[in-house]
Amino acid sequence: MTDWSAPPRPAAYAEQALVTAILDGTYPPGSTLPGERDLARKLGVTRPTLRETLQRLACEGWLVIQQGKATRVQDYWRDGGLNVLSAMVRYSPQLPVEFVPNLLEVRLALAPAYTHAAVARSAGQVSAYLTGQTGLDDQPEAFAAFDWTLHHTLTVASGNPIYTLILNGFSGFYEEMARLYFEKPAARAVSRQYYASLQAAVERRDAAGAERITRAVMAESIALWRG
Amino acid sequence: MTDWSAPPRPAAYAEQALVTAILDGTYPPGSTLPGERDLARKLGVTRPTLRETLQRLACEGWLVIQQGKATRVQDYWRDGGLNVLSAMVRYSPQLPVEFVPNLLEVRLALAPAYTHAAVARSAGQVSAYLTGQTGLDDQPEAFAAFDWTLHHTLTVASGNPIYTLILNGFSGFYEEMARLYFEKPAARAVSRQYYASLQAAVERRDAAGAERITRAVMAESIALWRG
DNA sequence: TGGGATCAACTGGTCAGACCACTTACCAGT
DNA sequence: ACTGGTAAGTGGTCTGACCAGTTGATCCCA
Repeated sequence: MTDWSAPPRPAAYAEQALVTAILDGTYPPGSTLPGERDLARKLGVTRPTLRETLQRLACEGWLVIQQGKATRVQDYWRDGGLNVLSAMVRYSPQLPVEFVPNLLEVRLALAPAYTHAAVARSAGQVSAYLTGQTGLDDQPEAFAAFDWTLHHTLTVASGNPIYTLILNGFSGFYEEMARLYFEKPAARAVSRQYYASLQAAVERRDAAGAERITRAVMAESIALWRG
Repeated sequence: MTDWSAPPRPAAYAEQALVTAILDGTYPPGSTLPGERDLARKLGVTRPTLRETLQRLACEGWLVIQQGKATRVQDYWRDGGLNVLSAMVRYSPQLPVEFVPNLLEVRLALAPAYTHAAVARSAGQVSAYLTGQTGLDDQPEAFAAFDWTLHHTLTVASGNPIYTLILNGFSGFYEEMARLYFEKPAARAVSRQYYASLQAAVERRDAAGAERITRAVMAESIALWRG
């Protein structure tokens, strides 16, 4: 349950309250929000503050704001942007059980592609990062951080910034999810071996091999999470 | 093509001016923006208006705002979100030549996956949409619109909302790019045949086949664009 | 002299209430 | 029945004041 008692900064509170209200059905998708003046009074913040929050939520895909018309709640699953995920993780007490598998499925589709490109184009950069795996602690946190940065490095090295921009949409909760995943020693073992064989492939400048290895491990991680 | 003659709304102007200034190196990534009071005066808008704009830009990944510290321009290619793409298309006079190929490459990685899932999970939904292809005009605009909605339908039908959220990050300029692409009659011919064979695969409930067909066509589209 | 507390001057964050601009629907005149 | 104006509701912008973190220079004391 969210902490309603301690009103943090007004803007943060307003955002939390609005997203929560949208998620719990108080303002379901398709419905329209009260006018800004009413809403501000109801939330206990002033209109300028409320508006800053509304602007943010609109740009994340929760709302559609249009002068003259009432602000409408959007069907975020259908029309929202990637940011709704972060907000949902922040404010939703219970995530859909399929959340992580869905995330892993998308990663399975993307990671092999950008890994291939990264090795083909900037093997040195990738190799340099992978060298750091030797000092990797056998802790969930360490693995989560290493894994996140690895993927970030790979997308940057791929030369296709769109991969990076997509990945950044997961920043904030990727590590959190990864920490849960890496609590299983088996998961850490699998990844440690993955990092090693990936590095080997990188040293050989074997982009196709790196892609194959990555695809296999991404697929295995789904099974590991489910198991 | 933006309408420069009509004085834009202050907020819209401020956004355009700021993004442009960031893109053209006036405020390069890593640098810090002037204080809000100065900046507002410089842009000819008031502070509340400026702040709404800053909040939007921050949530898109252009800026990092922190109380007490000066607002910093972020390395948007490295740390930005998918929204930077839309903003870039809106405000950048000249897109990187690799922009469309990069987009197509990401599509090549994703489309086969969500097409497979869509056919496996909601073939009826996909089939219903594909039926509309019979009345498809041989016009770039018609193909662009049909193609966008097809992919949107597929991601929704896949049952994995993350695909949809990613795709929505491309909304706005996907159709614009597609219109250019579909100006070549050859591209329209390829896609028309793709739609037909995809529908056939869907009717057979052949998810693997649909995935294979999709992958082939996505790859071909990259060659077609380059050629 | 060194180190720690304090203060001042930044920065962004919030408040208050007024007025502008767009959209809509209602209503009077044709 | 249609057309045009009008009023009420919405979001958009302005004003200027004050609150709250951050930082670094300053000053006092050991």
